Formats: sequence, structure tokens, C-alpha cells
Amino acid sequence: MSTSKYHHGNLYAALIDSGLALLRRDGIDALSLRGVAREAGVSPTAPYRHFADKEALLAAIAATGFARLDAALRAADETAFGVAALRAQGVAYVGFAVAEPALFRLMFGPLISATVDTPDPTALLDEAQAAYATLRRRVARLVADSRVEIASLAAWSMVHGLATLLVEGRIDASNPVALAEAITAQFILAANERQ
Amino acid sequence: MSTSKYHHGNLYAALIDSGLALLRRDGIDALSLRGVAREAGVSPTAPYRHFADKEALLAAIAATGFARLDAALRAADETAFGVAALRAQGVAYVGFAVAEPALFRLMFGPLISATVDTPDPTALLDEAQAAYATLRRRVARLVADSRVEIASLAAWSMVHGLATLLVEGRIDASNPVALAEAITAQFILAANERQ
DNA sequence: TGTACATCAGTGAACGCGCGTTCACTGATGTAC
DNA sequence: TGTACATCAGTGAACGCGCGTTCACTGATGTAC
Repeated sequence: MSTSKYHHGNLYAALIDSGLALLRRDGIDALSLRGVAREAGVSPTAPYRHFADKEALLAAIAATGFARLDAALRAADETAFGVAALRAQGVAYVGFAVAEPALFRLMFGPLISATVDTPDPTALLDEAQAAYATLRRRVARLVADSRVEIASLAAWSMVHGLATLLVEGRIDASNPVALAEAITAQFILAANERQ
Repeated sequence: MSTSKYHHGNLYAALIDSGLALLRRDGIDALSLRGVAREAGVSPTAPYRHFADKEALLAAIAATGFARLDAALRAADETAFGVAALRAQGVAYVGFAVAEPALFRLMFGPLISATVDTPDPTALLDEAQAAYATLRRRVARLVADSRVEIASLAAWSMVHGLATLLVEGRIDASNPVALAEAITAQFILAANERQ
């Protein structure tokens, strides 16, 4: 809690927090490097002490988002058993997207995908992959080994599609969570229909 | 086929075609009003003779995309019967997205969603709603009336999620169409599991 | 068939904007002795 | 314990960029008589 201007102390974390606040308040179009610096009360070039460039800053913000998403999935998973736990994860996924639409857009939008071939490709992907792993772990307890990957991708696709359509305003739902519950009921795990 | 510079003749259509070409070649970030004019070989302000502003131009391009998507869904639907026709539509949906990733992004991205409260809100929405109606019509033949809406939204969510994840590079598939076929098999229409 | 003129669809210069990034700098911190 | 100095984390002016949009304009078209 120093009052000096120089040596902010934890500007790295403060910039990420400012980015999250900016996303919440003004949406993804407002998420510029200069804007984040402004929000943090710091000069436009200060972020360069902590991030190589704009992309690295956005990637760090997105990584935080993925960590939160993973936490939400884990918490949801513990509220139920078996298939119900999977559905709870799905509902939590949609709930996260609706609660933080701009952050969700950042996480899955083109601003971040380019990050794949960055000098440090693990930073973002670790968090994102952890969230997927949480979903996959649940599916693995419900389905034969050979079908885990497809079933996981299918479950992810369904909730991600619903989340995206809600966030982009293509589906207008008064109660998104109830809709998520109804829609995940349309998902079948085992191919126990002729196959 | 006049050679005069003035009075292009069908600049309206030419601008839309240029927009589609630009999307294909350079992606969605290159889709500026100036860029589209440049691509059409016309001055940066010429589009204003045909479109109120940038948003109206992009909306017209997206509307073309929705018309093409609808055509693809209709064609796919005719290749099979019953549930197989629904799955064919789903595979076609994903195929469209993968074939025209930038156009797909435009159609479902934030650049267009703002168009909802435009002076002429029907132009874009008509095409988009027609595509959804094509899906819904198939579902209506497979499911009780009371479940049509939810089942349609669920089917749409699943293929839209898969399409989005593929287009944004979050799922890396060597054969996206085969993946779409495998994933749509995880969709259950009637709630014939306890409910 | 020929002319006058209104209309229409283009041009091109100019504007202000916020952006990402560079550069040389300066004030604060902390370590060696 | 006190001082010298290297290091580090900030500043702020400046750059070039492409953008959307405005404005007054001009060349081509087509219609009235």
C-alpha cells in the first residue's frame, strides 16, 4: 500500500485485474493495451515492463479466465454424481459464459488463438487444457475408453455452442441456466441406440 | 460490360462479392469498408451510395452468408430421411463453417449482432431465421410438438459449438466432416431415457 | 431526332480518432562494501 | 550504519497506421419537350 508513483509493486497482477474490469464494464472492443494501462492508472507504456506485447497481456487475462472456468467446472462436478455431474458441469460452463460474456469472448475469440505459436505457448494452453481435462475426466467415468474423446468433444461442443449463441445474442433467453439444463438433457452418452 | 469508370452498374452486388473475396483471402480483420471498396476497385467513399454505413455493408455480406448456409442445409436435408436427414444438416452446418471460416465468423460475430436494432432489421434476420427454420422444420418431423423448440436449440447448439471450436482453432481436426458425423451421433432426440 | 437539364453514382482531399510500439529519460530500490 | 552505484520499473513525447466518415465536386445517364 505505498503511495509512491514509481514501483507500483504488483503491476503485473493489477494489469490483469484492470483488464478483467475493463471487459466487464466496456466489453471486448475496449480491451486495448493502452486502455488496460489507463484503467490501472499507469502510463501507456508501463505494461511493456511486464508483457512482451499486447498479445501477451491479453493471453494472461484469458488464462485467468480459463482458470476461473476450470474452478467453476470442478465445483459443479462435486454437486452431483454420474451423468448428473456431467450435466452440472455443462450448466456451469454456460453460466460462466453468461456471467462474463466479454471474458468468454476473449478466451475463445481470435485475439487469443494466435497465441498458440507464441514463445511461451504453455501459459495459456495449460489453463485451457486443464478446463477441458476436468470435463474429460468426468466423461471418462461414464463411458468406454474408446469413446471418451468423442463423447467429451461432443459434450463440449453442445455447451460451447449454447454459450456462444447466448453470448452473441443469437438466442434470447430469459433464464439461460434453465435453458442449459433443458438442452443438456438432449445429450446422449453411450451409443446405446443401434451402433 | 461498360468500360466507363463512372456508373459501375451493379456496384451493390460487386461490393458484396468483394467482401466475400476479402474474407476468404485475408480474413475478418481485413474486412473494412475501405478495404471492400479497394477490392472492388472503387474509391473509399463509393460504398456510401449503396449502404448507410459500414455496418449495413457487413450486414448485407452476412445475409448472403446466411442464404448460402440455408441452401446448404436444405440440400443436405434432401440426401437422407428421418434422423439421418437431421444429422446430414448438422454435418453440412459444420462443413459450411470450415469451408468459409471468416464468413462464418462474420455471421455469428459481434460485428453483426449489433445490427438487430438497425432501421432495416429484417434484411439480415430474415436470412438467418430462414436457416434456423430449415433445421427446425426437420426436427418438427421427428419430435413431439412440445419438444420441438428445445430439441432444435440443442441440435443447433451442438453443431454450432463444434463449428466454432473448429473455426477458432480450439479443436484441431484433420477431417472435420468425419468428426461432425461422429459427434452428431451423440445427440438424442426424444427423451426416451427416463424423463 | 436533338437538345436542356435534373438526377444519380461516382471521386478525392481532408478530418479526427485511438491504436501499438519506439525511444531516451528518470525516479525508486536494493545491494556491496 | 552509511554511502556509491547498478538495476529496475516507471514516464511521456513521438511515430506511423488504417480506419469511418464528411464534404464539395464532377462525370455519366436518362427523361421532357
